[in-house]
Amino acid sequence: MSVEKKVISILREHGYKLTPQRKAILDVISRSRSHLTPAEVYEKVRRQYPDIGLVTVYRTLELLARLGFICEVRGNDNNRSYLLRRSFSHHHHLICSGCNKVIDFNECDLADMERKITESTGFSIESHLVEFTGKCKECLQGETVKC
Amino acid sequence: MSVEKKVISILREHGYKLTPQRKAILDVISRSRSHLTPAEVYEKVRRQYPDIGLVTVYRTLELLARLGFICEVRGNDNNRSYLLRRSFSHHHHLICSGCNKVIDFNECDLADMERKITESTGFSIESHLVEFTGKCKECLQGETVKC
DNA sequence: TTTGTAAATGAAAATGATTTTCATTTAGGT
DNA sequence: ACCTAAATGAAAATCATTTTCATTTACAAA
Repeated sequence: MSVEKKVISILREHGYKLTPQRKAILDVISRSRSHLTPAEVYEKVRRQYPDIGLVTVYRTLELLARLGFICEVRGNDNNRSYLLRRSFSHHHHLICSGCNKVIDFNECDLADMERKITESTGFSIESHLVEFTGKCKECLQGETVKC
Repeated sequence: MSVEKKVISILREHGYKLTPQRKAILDVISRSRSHLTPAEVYEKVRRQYPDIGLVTVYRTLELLARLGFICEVRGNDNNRSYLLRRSFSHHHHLICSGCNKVIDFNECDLADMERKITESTGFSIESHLVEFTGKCKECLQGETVKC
């Protein structure tokens, strides 16, 4: 079943309505391979649905994130962006300090760390976030050039 | 040398002036064991320096963070907070989803992960951030009670 | 197919944290 | 004591996000 179909059926399941606006937003997100800010989603969606409101974009992104279909990333300068969770897999981010590109990666073995933390603090850990910041290949070459 | 003295000498070194406002802000932060938002710092500083402006608090926090004396944390709901970096040590955060308390921890062995990522993506990694979210001991008991 | 209704939408206004501007003050070297 | 760049505070500007509310719409039930 395509991601799109799955979202549609889950929306229904939870009693949410399937509106053309939601379809359009979903379409934009699932076509994109990169993280998109609400403003970027808005701009792209308007090409196919010019009368949509920015508010609806915010509300829909919030809904899709809540249902687990997209993944929210909070960047450094108070900006958030969203990415389709392909395969619902657990992933983390690699952020380029040169061009702000965000790359996902899956390697993450924190079981040991989690165990130690639980032992020493009594925390029951629900989730974790790992972010590496550095310079991507492109930015490493031509350091002064924007990529 | 006390943290306070060190900050003062480094401020001077970089050509920044030592103002009573900066002293007061520094004093508040170094007395606190927990992360403080700019608004919280402002409120506390006003007790000892009632005429200080919120703008000055923002500017000073930005400066202290830039010089590496305090550590900035971006929380979930668009809020940032700052903590004195005792001993300038590398540390990460443990965030309670019940009461939003933030605890620091030092365990972190990511060398292996970093190596793998560099190999597969060509990224030159500059820093990393690890955050665990979960429920603290207090919130685990009396789940419904705010702690 | 029509109808009823809760959910969804969009416009505008509100919010709220952060930043900018700018005239005034001040720290600290001379 | 004086000078000057740096720092300050008040007010206004920004800007992303949220709230409000009147209107519209999806869709389940008749």
